[in-house]
Amino acid sequence: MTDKKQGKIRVKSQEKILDAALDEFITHGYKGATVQSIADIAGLPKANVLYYFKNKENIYHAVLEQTLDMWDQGIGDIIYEDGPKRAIEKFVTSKVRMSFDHPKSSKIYAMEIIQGAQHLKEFARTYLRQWVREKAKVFQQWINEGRMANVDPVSLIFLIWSSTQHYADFETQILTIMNRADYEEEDAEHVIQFLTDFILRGLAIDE
Amino acid sequence: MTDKKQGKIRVKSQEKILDAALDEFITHGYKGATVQSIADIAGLPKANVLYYFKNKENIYHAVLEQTLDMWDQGIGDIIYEDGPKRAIEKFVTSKVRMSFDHPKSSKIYAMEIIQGAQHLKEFARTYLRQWVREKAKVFQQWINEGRMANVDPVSLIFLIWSSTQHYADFETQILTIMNRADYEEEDAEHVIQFLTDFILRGLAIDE
DNA sequence: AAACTACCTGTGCATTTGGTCAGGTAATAG
DNA sequence: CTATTACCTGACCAAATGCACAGGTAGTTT
Repeated sequence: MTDKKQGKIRVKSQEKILDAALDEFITHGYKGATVQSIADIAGLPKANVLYYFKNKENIYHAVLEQTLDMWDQGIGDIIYEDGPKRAIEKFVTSKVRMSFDHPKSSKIYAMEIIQGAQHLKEFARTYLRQWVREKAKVFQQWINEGRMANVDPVSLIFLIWSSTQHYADFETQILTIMNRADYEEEDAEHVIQFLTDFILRGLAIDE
Repeated sequence: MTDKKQGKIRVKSQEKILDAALDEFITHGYKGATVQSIADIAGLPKANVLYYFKNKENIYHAVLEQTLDMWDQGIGDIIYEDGPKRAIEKFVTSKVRMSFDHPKSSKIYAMEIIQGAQHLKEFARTYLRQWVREKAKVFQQWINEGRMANVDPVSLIFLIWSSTQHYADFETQILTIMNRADYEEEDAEHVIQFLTDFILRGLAIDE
């Protein structure tokens, strides 16, 4: 009861602000986003937004942090013990699900990278690079054991990333081409099916 | 000689402005870009920029148009007569080359789509949709003739788009991960090799 | 050389922006 | 009930922005 009642409003307001900011930053980029607009979307006075977050950059950092957390959390790992078939299935599935369930996260991330990754240089240099190296090693092991085709593991990782994230980042284009207003449940399943089949075949994995 | 000497300065200046604008729009988005900054990059006074292009939106439209022209021009077609193998090879090759040679074009295009395609809705609705339908039909024919695996042609097109454009849009991330400053000649060739091999295998095309 | 057109740009201005701040109210603790 | 803290916000401001415009210069045509 005494828990932390004090922070209740704080948490609620911050959530509203971050949600609003996510939309604003996606549609207008960092420089184009305005605190006033974020405040309007959140339904709060600008001064209140700046009461919780010292300045615009602060808001942006908070949004990015939230996004990276989600990335971290939602990404199925690639572990040796699973073997190539199961690992690919798990990874592709979780990436596609992420794209359909949280397209906004994928979008700001993509914008950040396209614009030069000013705010993510460090993340990419340390965390990401490490991650790719580790997973590439796992793929290489499977290749050495003759359990999958001999392809460049790093290129393979890029292919999986791009083909799965595409459904989040290019959502607008895909929907327009398919003449639809929104994704539906079955769409994600269809994409998962297509991509896993395709990639497994591309890697000559039957098992 | 009398050709059109009058327009010489005009053309030169406009080129400088559009080049500058491309950079500015990529790094700051439409709203975040400023005419002053474009002028600075182009090495011209702001008033001169606005002499050639009425206003900011005008500049942006010109940049987008230029980009779409390049897209149109640089994209190898997918034609039935080539057969699946040759067609995939040609298409993937030209898409990858575009990504490595003109990453900026791919980038503003990507930004536009991510931000909701406000300025490209019409293009996507008419031109793109048509293009995808036509090409999907060609793939379907090959499938019916048993010349490639029975996959959803539209998903296939998305996979090729995403996996090739990735090298342009996510250039920064890829370079950082590979701990490199720039792409080199051989990189494009390596990617072309990897993707064509992989996709042909994924489509069960040997021939 | 006169007339005409393309090219150029400093100055000005209304508007928008990020951010401060003083002066509050509500909630909680002692 | 009092003191302390968390929460809230209208009003303000300096800086930046998109853009109009007037008053030019350079080049071309006749």
